Amino acid sequence: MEKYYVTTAIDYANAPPHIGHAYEKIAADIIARYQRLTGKKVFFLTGTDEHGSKVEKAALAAGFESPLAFVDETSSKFKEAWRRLLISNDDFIRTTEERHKKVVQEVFRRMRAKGDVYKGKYAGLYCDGCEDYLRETDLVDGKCPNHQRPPQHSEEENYFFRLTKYKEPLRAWLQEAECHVKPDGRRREVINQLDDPELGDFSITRSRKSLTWGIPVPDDPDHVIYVWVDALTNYITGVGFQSDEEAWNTFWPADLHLIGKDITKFHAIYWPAMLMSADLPLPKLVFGHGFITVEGQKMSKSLGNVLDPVYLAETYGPDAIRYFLFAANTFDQDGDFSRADMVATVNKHLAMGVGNLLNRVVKLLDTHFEGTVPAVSIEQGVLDALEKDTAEFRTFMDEFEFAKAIRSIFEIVDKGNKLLSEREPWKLLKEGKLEEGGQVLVTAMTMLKRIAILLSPITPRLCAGIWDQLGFDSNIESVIFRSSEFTDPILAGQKIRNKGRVFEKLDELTENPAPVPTA
RNA sequence: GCCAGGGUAGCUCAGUCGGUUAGAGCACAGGUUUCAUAAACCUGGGGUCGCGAGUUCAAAUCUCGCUCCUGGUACCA
Repeated sequence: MEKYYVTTAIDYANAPPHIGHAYEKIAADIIARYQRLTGKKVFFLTGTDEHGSKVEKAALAAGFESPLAFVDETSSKFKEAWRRLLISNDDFIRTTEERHKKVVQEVFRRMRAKGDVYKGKYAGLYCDGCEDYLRETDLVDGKCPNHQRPPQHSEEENYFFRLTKYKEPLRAWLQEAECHVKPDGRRREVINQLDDPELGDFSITRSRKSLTWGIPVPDDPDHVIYVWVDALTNYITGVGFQSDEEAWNTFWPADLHLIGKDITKFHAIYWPAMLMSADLPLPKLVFGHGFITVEGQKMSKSLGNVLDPVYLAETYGPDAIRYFLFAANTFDQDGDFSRADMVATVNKHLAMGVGNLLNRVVKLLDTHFEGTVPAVSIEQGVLDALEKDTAEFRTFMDEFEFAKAIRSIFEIVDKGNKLLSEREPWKLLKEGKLEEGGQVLVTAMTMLKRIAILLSPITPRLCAGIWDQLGFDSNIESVIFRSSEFTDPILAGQKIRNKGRVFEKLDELTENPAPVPTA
């Protein structure tokens, strides 16, 4: 059986989740569900990044007795949000877990044994108030914006990773015919960055005095492993590197690292270089997606427009959020989340499009056939069109073009509604033309069956509802493209279950969603 | 500054190797219909394709200049 391993970025646990985090997890979930549909053995990993001085400071500021107690709470908020949004991850990794610590240290050892780690001096601008190094661009009038005083020039001894040694192999990897970084613009950008002679070795540790909340360097506890070696290795910890040989051999290398466009460089340069150094296979694809704005504006605490995914899921239901985010936005570009647009789109597509179609068919079957599917044949032309739309859907899904894939499904929905309008089965049935009227209804049911399957990665709850009303007893999530369940016609005698509206229209809500409390 | 990408209907965008009256969805207007969630179906209006010049029988599509926007630009989750 073919496998598929998809990861998301692990989220930094210094604050609760917002809609931006959710966007990426839903995308990964849609991909995971779709890949399961294609019959692959899927492993889907997400989690939280829990080390670093920012977490430590946030914990103290929030009055926690320890950073660990703080991240316990924060990570549980992420887990809860993903549960509400029907995210089907197979594991949830936390970088503070023991299993991860071992892997990070092992990767460090391997890179060191390879001669790729050396001690050097890290020089930077250190702010005593922040207890951290600042960047030139962080400064306002030469001062730390948080503490209103100039940072000190400071140096410390760090371990460095010999990135420069891997520039050529990285270039070769990035230019392989099988593209490893998408979208293509990002790949070109990364190649440019690699060509920049100023891209040099980078430090992978901090001294214990400037960073305490982290994983110690093996055999040198005065040094703590700094962000990238700690965070990126989650992808191999999560599939059992050094702990579960079977999972590891099955799933690594990753088929897809799904990340925000801002961290493309770290995934397309640092991470593959680290893997080369550790003698591990490289991921097949890194995909940097766009960001989501809220009502046309960048999300920020000061604007008060940071949306809580749990609140949204409770208010509008998970399907509506999932559907709108990916039907209305282009995944590789920035997109927007607006409640008014979501309500309009979801009502039009899910309630009046799919839901109403189901309702029309189910009602007529109930009235004229006592809810039992009559024995009729389906026109070959309709079935051919169904296959054509399905093929189109798959092509777009394979390229992560979700909005276009969804449009392919709605080709079928529109055809279904047109079929009813043109053939007017209610008239045929009143005139006693049961054969002809029944044929129209079963044709529409066949379309609905396909719609439910194809749409299920995007709106799982709605599609389970359609599946149920069509009278299937199986779990829709067990359907795969190759199975007979996928292609079989709906059998005569199947009893439908008319349970009323499968997707209730949403109301326009005018009050502002509760912003995420600041940890 | 440098590098990359982009400016096409009110909005979001398609437009393959340059070739007939520049397309889709949403929104808007009119009509048909009643099985259905006052839903559905049909028809229609609307664009000097950022600005200027050039190449060509022919340019949204190629070249140059200008202008505006976005992203990247040595360790930032």
